[in-house]
Amino acid sequence: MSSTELPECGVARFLMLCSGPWATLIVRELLHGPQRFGELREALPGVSAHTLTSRLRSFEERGILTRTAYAEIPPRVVYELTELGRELRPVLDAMNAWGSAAPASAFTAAKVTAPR
Amino acid sequence: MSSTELPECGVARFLMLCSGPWATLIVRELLHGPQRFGELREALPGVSAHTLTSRLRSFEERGILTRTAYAEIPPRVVYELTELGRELRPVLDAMNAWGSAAPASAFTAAKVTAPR
DNA sequence: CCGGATCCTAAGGGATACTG
DNA sequence: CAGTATCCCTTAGGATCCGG
Repeated sequence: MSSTELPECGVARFLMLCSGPWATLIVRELLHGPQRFGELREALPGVSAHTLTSRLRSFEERGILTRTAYAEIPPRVVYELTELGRELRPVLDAMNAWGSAAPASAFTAAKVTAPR
Repeated sequence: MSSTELPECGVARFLMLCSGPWATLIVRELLHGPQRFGELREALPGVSAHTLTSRLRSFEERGILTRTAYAEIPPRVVYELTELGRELRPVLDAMNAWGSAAPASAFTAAKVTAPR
């Protein structure tokens, strides 16, 4: 996938960033404000620690968010979107608007042939 | 990802539809108007026929676009977005706006340790 | 509490060859 | 021209164990 050379355009750049479903959903959660690792896990039912860590690291490297670790017992790590990350809000809003208005048949893989 | 249960929200619904990078880019091309199979291949440098067919079929099943085949010699097949598909324009526009304004460091993989 | 390490599966995607 | 069939690779993501 990544070995494939995508066309160079704004859309493709976004797609390189949000390469999986969880990546996008993590951004969505952080748009609500800075959150801890555990808070993100609870806010995203079904996500594994592995995936969450992987996506957060990737975002951090790309300057989408900042990672702040407090050397306490117990440890506390807070993730917060950067200005660049917060600028993703319009994209998420547009996605949400479409998904909320679309009929179920648009996102269920069922090969249902509508009665006509 | 198939067994992965994503949260139920508008964003997740969009992500189920555009499960790969090419899927989104195909929609972007069709927003310019109805296009033939060959036209899409040329407009999307690097895409394979396999992927193009696969994504187009998926979109057709979900009612995002219509497939019209003309029984001619040579064959001609035209793909056109439905009303539901055209409603994806705001999403693509938002992605493009972000990608166009983002610095290169945001979408180029920042390799921590580059062995080689 | 926050992950890193390891192993595993599933699905997108490419290459090639071939067909209606 | 517009696919289809087959094989293979890559990567997102899950499960489990273990370290700081």
